[in-house]
Amino acid sequence: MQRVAGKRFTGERDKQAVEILRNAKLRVTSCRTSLLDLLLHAKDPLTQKELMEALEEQGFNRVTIYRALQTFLDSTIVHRIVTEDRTWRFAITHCGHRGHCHPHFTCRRCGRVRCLDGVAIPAVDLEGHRIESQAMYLWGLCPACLQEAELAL
Amino acid sequence: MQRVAGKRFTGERDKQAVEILRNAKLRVTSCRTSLLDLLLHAKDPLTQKELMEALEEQGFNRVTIYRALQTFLDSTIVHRIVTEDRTWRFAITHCGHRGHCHPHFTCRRCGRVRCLDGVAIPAVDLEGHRIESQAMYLWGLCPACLQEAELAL
DNA sequence: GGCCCAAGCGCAACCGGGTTGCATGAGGGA
DNA sequence: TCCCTCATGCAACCCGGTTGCGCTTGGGCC
Repeated sequence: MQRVAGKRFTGERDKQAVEILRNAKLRVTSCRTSLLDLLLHAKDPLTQKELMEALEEQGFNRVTIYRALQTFLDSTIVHRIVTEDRTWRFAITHCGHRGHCHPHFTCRRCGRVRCLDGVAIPAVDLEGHRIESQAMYLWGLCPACLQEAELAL
Repeated sequence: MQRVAGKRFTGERDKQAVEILRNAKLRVTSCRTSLLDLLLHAKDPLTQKELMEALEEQGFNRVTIYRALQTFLDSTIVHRIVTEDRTWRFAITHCGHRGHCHPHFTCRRCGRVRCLDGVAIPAVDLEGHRIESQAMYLWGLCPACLQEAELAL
């Protein structure tokens, strides 16, 4: 379709994005592939705002993006975390397990949020309760910011 | 002042609320004491909505409540947690330590959120990062709902 | 390759809670 | 009791999430 030069492609869509959509039995549309591309190539979870801005620039409507994200959540293609700033952040779900299977780290200096895929959340046992899932959030300095902070001394 | 019978008291204000305000060097006003009363007598963290509704019923303005909560946060009289529903919940800070020193439990059946004051958050050590604070959220069934769920079987 | 229809999209408008500016009123030290 | 500062209340704004509806399009079927 390629509405505007350099904006919407169909030819060079990321194979991986298309495959994810096919596996989830979802229609392959340009908005969805662009959204998945963004998420697949992001190192860290992206805020709804960041996604909106990037895709609106490409000519997509914010309602469409919003609905695509809802769809992805329903299919557990992505997971969503809420941080202290009350904004949602989205990331591709890598583990088969749905949702909160790993801690999330927020750097107070650069503000980036990182999925700590390799780290297990220590189990807590709570008298009388049935614990079904756990989430853990960490704050501090990421390696890059820590190094810069030390250099500044 | 006692504007309307049964609404705003000055005479019978909770001593504890007044003491908290005095200690924080904040002015003692009817809105603030009512708000603190509510929080002091709540077993669990209350949502901003719950607080607003209770206090608007008493004739206070939502902006005032909003600003009082901001003030309390600044003075660390209360702490605030964000749950998956992206709503804030407020609770009196009991530990001297500011903020997230204990896990929070959300019951998926009754929806209540509970501060687990007595439970420590297991420390996570993260290669290359400096961890400054941690938070943990648990979901499942609280003792009451667990019992009811078992009875229903 | 073309047809058709359910699903996806875009627009416009709504909604509700957080936030701000400003004029008025109240707390509390002098 | 007075007065200054801070708290309050009102109105309005802002912004992101959400919905309804008519148009468009992906993709299965012929």
